[in-house]
Order: sequence, then structure tokens, then C-alpha cells
Amino acid sequence: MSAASIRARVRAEMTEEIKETARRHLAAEGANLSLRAVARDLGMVSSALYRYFASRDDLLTALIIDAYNAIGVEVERAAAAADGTDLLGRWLAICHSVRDWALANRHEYALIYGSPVPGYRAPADTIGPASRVTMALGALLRDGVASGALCPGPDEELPEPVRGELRAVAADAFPGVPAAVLARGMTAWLHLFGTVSFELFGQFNNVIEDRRAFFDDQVRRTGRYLGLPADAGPAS
Amino acid sequence: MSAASIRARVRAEMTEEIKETARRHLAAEGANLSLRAVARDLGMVSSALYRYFASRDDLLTALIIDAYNAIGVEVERAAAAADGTDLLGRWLAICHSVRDWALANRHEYALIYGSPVPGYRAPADTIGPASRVTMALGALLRDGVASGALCPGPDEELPEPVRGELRAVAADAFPGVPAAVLARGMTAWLHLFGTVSFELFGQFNNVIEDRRAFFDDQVRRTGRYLGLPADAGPAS
DNA sequence: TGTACATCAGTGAACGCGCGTTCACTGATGTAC
DNA sequence: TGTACATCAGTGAACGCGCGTTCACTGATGTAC
Repeated sequence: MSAASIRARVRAEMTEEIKETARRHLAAEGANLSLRAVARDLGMVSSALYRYFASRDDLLTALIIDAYNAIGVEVERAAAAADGTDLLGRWLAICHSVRDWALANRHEYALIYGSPVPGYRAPADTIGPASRVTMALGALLRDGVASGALCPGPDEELPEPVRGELRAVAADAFPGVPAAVLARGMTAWLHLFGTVSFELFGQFNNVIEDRRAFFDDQVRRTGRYLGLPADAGPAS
Repeated sequence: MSAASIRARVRAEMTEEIKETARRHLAAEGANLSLRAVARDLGMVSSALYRYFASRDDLLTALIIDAYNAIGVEVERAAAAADGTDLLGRWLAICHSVRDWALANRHEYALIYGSPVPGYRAPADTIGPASRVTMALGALLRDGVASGALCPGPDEELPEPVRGELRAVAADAFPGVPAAVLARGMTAWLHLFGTVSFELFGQFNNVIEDRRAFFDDQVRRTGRYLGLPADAGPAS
């Protein structure tokens, strides 16, 4: 290995170490991420971080992209591991993988799905990674439609502006999925993230205790609402 | 009016003025609310605020309570204004009032339904105001059950830990509502807030443009899922 | 293989700013006799 | 009705701390001949 590539590798490792420390700080302080505190933790002087990130916002952006990719990988893995013919099981696996990742990485979840960080504007690089979870859901809808399990209700159910927009979205990202099925999918998708967010953000405190069981029941409901066959799901 | 009560009234007005200024700052800076900036805006010295609020957290708490009450009032008004026999219409009215209030008061919405403010722990006084919206939904479920529109699926659908917990919740806050109906209601409720949060927090950017129409379609879906009669809803 | 030079990570001081909270104080407004 | 006193809103200085970012620098590591 050439000397140059050793240097590159050390640099990459240091970059990773900075991000890991920043993630830990995110957990302690929420999105009020402090460059100086991160540097302190690493035993460096704060200005040294500028060798790796041009600004605090750049570091935040890197964390956001990493978070989208991390949850994306998790969801893709869960979807791939599910029995190909058991669409409800796949839906449940996707949902639980979102929740599990969110619980294990609460502050990264808040970073990407919570209230926007004040003063921070996400650059375009975040769009790709952000769509991985959506794509996994899209594949499920596609397979459901292809297998005939998801029968599209008549398109007429959708009022016009919505139908047109959903058709455009489907054409972009979910080829072959009728607008009405996509609308149903978005209901399930919004419910999924609403539930995870409410659990994480404390809205279930003193109301729901067995949150995993509650969540499982809830997403089984939306799975049935979607039209996925209700039997043969794996035990919760 | 006695001199003392004049003083009390001036004090109440000043307190209100501080909160209003703080709300404006919330809009500009998110939850990073700065006492000094609020004082500056009011032409006061920062220490003067301590005559009105014992600390920054106290001011935040007051804003949170106000926000819960404000959205609660809005939802109660919308529910009361709806035709008593048109349950789907009432559901839609409730949903739109949540969304309208959230859009008009984005940062107060984020304060109560978004990621928790780092370092802030909500005191118990927030619980009462926080439940007003839930209560409006509970009343809808109760009326639906009483009118026979919401027929409870057999309780057996619910796995045990969930059924027990929902029964306890129903006994507390939704008397007469079977656990299975409550579970369905929570699906709709979680979807509602998930949808509003995603719209506000930017997840619909470049995806959905006519957001009101999309929202209306979505909550009509959950209204139908709840079992509310689909006809006679007011035009969107 | 050895030397001159370029690259680059990390330092340390500084700039200019922000913050929440405390404290002794002034002066106006209210209260009691 | 007038006067002595108490209450209370708001001041201004200070404490002790934090922050992001820039800049000239040192010294080690790598590169080219």
C-alpha cells in the first residue's frame, strides 16, 4: 500500500471517529451539536476539525446522510430477509426494522424525521439516501400489485389534484403501482412514522407501556388495511 | 378597580406580551429560545424577565401549555361546529383544524409534537392541556359507538397485552369505547399526526404539492377505516 | 539511497459574539394609619 | 387628606460559561529527483 493511500486511510478513519463522537454528542444534546465539545472529546483542538469538515453544517449533513443510509440498510435487510411470498410478513419486518433502528438511534432518528434543526438547510445530497426506506415500501407495493394481492380500487376514488400527483410520483418511483394503491400505501407509511415518532417523542408516556406489542398490533392493522393477506405473518 | 388589581392586570398583560414575543422568537429560531433576545425585543434588560418567569424553562413550559390549549380550543371548536349526526364530517373537521392550526403555528406545533427540546423536561402541568385533542377524538369514538356506527370488532382480535392496556386507557378517558374500537381510533390518530408532522417537517417537499387535497384524501381514508359513514361529509 | 521540497494534520491564540442567572440598586406605585 | 412605609418592576453590572471560525505556526509524513 502506497504511503499516499495510508494517509488517505488514516484520514478516513479519523473522519469516521469524528462522526461517531458527534453521534454520541447528538444523543446527549439533541441537535445542538457543538464542534468544540466533539473536539474536546477527541482530545483535539476545535480548529483541527476544520481539516475534516468545512463547517458545523457540513458535519451535520454528513450525520444526516449517514443516518438515512443506516436506516435504509436496516430496512432493506429486513425486507430482503422476509419470505418473498409473505407480503404481510415483509410489511411487518419493514415496520419493526424502522422502529428498532429508531429506538437504537433515537437522536439520529430525530435528526432526520423530527423537527428541522433551526438554521440548518439540508443540501441536495441528502435526497438519495432519504429515499431508501420509501423505495423498500415501493417494492412491497409493486410486488403486491404484481401478485394480485393488492387490487387497485377504482382510480375514481381519488379527487383530481391528488390522483394526478400520485400518478406522477408512481411514475417516478413506483412503476406499475396505481395511484389508488399508492394512496393507501402512503396512509400506512404516514401511520408508521407517526407511530414511531410519537413513541420516541414521549407521547405514549403513561399511556402505552408495552410499546412493542402495541406497535405490532398497529402495523398489522395497516398491513391489513393495505390489503396484504393476514395469515402466515411471522409470530411477533 | 382597586390599585392592586390594576397592578395585577398590568402584570398579566406584560406576561402575555413576553409570551407573544417568545412565540415570535420560537418561529425564528426553533426551540433555541433565548431569554436575552426576547428581553431585547421588548426593550427590557434580560434580568427583568425574572420578575415574570423564574427561568427559561418556566417560560418554555408556559409556551407549551399555551400551545396545547390553543390547539385544543381549535379542535374543540371544530368538533362542536360540525353537524352532530355527521360523524365523518366531524372527523374531517377535527383533522383539518389540527392541520390548520399546525400550519399557522408551525413552531408551537413542533414544540409540542416534535422532537423533545434538549435538556428540557416537561412538568406535570402540561398533561391536562395535552389531552384536550385526544379527548375530542374520544368523544367522537364514544358518539360513534353509541350511535351504532362504530361496531366493535370482536375483542379477540387484540393480542393480550394490548387489549388490557387499551381497556385501561378506555376506562380512564373513553368510557364505553371497546378496546378494539380504541385501537382503530389510535391508528387514525397516529396517522393524523404523522401526516401533519411530515408535512411540516419537510418530508413532502418535491413529492406532494397540493397538500391540503392530499391531506383531505388521507383523512377521509382513515375516517372510512374507522367505520364512519362515508357520505354526507362536507365538501373539502 | 539521500536530499530538497511539498503536503497536510494538528496547535494555540485570538476575534467577536452569544447565553442564563445573580445581585444590589433605584424609583415609582400602592397600602395603612 | 396626608404621611410613613412596603411592595414591586425594571436597571446595570457582573459572573462564568459557551460557541463557530480564522490564522499564522510547527513538525511530521510523503514525493520527486
